[in-house]
Amino acid sequence: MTDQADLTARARIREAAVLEFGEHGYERATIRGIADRAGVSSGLLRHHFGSKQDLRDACDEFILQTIRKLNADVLADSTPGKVNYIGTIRSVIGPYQAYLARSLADGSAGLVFDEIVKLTEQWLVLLDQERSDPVPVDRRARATVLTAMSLSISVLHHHVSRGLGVPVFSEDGDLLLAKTLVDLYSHPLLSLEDAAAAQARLDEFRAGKRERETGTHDER
Amino acid sequence: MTDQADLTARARIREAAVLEFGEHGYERATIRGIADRAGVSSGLLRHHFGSKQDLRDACDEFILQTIRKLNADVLADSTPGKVNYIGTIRSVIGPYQAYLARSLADGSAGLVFDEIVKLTEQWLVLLDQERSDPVPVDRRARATVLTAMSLSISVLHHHVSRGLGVPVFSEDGDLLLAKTLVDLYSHPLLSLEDAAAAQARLDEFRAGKRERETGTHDER
DNA sequence: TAGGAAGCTACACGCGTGTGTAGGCCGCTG
DNA sequence: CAGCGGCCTACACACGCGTGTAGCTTCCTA
Repeated sequence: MTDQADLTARARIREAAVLEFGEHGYERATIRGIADRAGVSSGLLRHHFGSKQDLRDACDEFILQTIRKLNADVLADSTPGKVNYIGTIRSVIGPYQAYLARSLADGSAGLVFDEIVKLTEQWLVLLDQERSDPVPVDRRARATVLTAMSLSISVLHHHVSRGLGVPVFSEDGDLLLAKTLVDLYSHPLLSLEDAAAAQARLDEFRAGKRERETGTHDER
Repeated sequence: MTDQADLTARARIREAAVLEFGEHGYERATIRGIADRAGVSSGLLRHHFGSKQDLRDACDEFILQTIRKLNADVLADSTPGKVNYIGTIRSVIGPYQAYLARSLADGSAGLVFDEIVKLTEQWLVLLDQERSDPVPVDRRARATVLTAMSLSISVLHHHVSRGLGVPVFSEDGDLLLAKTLVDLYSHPLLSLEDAAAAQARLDEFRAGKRERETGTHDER
């Protein structure tokens, strides 16, 4: 545990802010609460960061840089078989998980999300090479959905913890989660035939829709 | 579109509250804003529901009942091949999606989540029957993670919409999403060999951990 | 050593908010 | 028709909050 006493006041404030925002959410967290946690006056907070919103922006920026650095590391070593990249993220992000989860949920951490999508996309490139059948959808789309799915464990950690019976952020939870994910990722929920049928149905529906749209009568 | 003018004042208030909470979040939504939207005075709101928190509880209860009803319907007809149950939910929940997403994200919609887990579990029962290899993890655990993943599209809809290039809540988005999900669900991200190796590694790690825990020295 | 900028504190202001209260209107029942 | 209990409104209160301001200390520099 890095004691925060040796950090500069500015860094201490940012640290405290991320924690308070993470615990209570942006609205419920107060300037004074953050200042107390950082061991400074509330005025200093205003001195270093302009407003509460500016402070939040600074926190977002800090988290983004942390993620960027992490991603760079992951790309650097790139051991194949490292499935649970999100698990790695979660452990490194550590105390900032609550903040990140909240930011993602309220839509404000777009850059972080996109960063992870980028990484997932590169992973899909490798995966697609071993694939024989044609891919019916954009790689970006698949990476986006996969990213959302991966992050859902963090964002919905309350519920996942309850369902698993252990806190997902604990070591036990991580282990159980990893086992579960490996099983889910290795067993398709849909057979290829069912999938093909479904895709056909979807295409049919889409064709029907397009016809409807360009038809003789237009609504409204 | 059901005009809300014919609803009772109490119902109109609840409706307005769900919408306001969904749009702005619980903290930012105001009693007066909800009252205005419902076309009543703010005092009436206090008369029917005791406090802001009580109003929220009533909203939660309403959403829960809606989901329960929906689930019962799904269980009733039970057409196999209906993969995208979540899609169905989303369309029925309709205007309440934002509220539900926010509730799930802040951990307050536990009962709703558990309800969907229950449904997913029953679906897994069917799926497991066609499976030959032994299942290494609890069905509940798998259902929980699957549920979180499914719901992530709603909860992270801002980011998913951005990534897909179309709003997920639109018809186009739904179609693209369905195609993507079918593809992802029908193609394992991990080969069975890789998965087995990963499971072995995890078991090994867990064994090591247990040994460490019951070992001679205990930390701290 | 003088001076000034940066780091930091104490304190007050004003606004928006949830909540409380007094009272008016309407329909039902004796 | 009197009375009364529901819905419903208008208005006031008190508090917490983000923000503003004045001034102190510390340290670097010319």
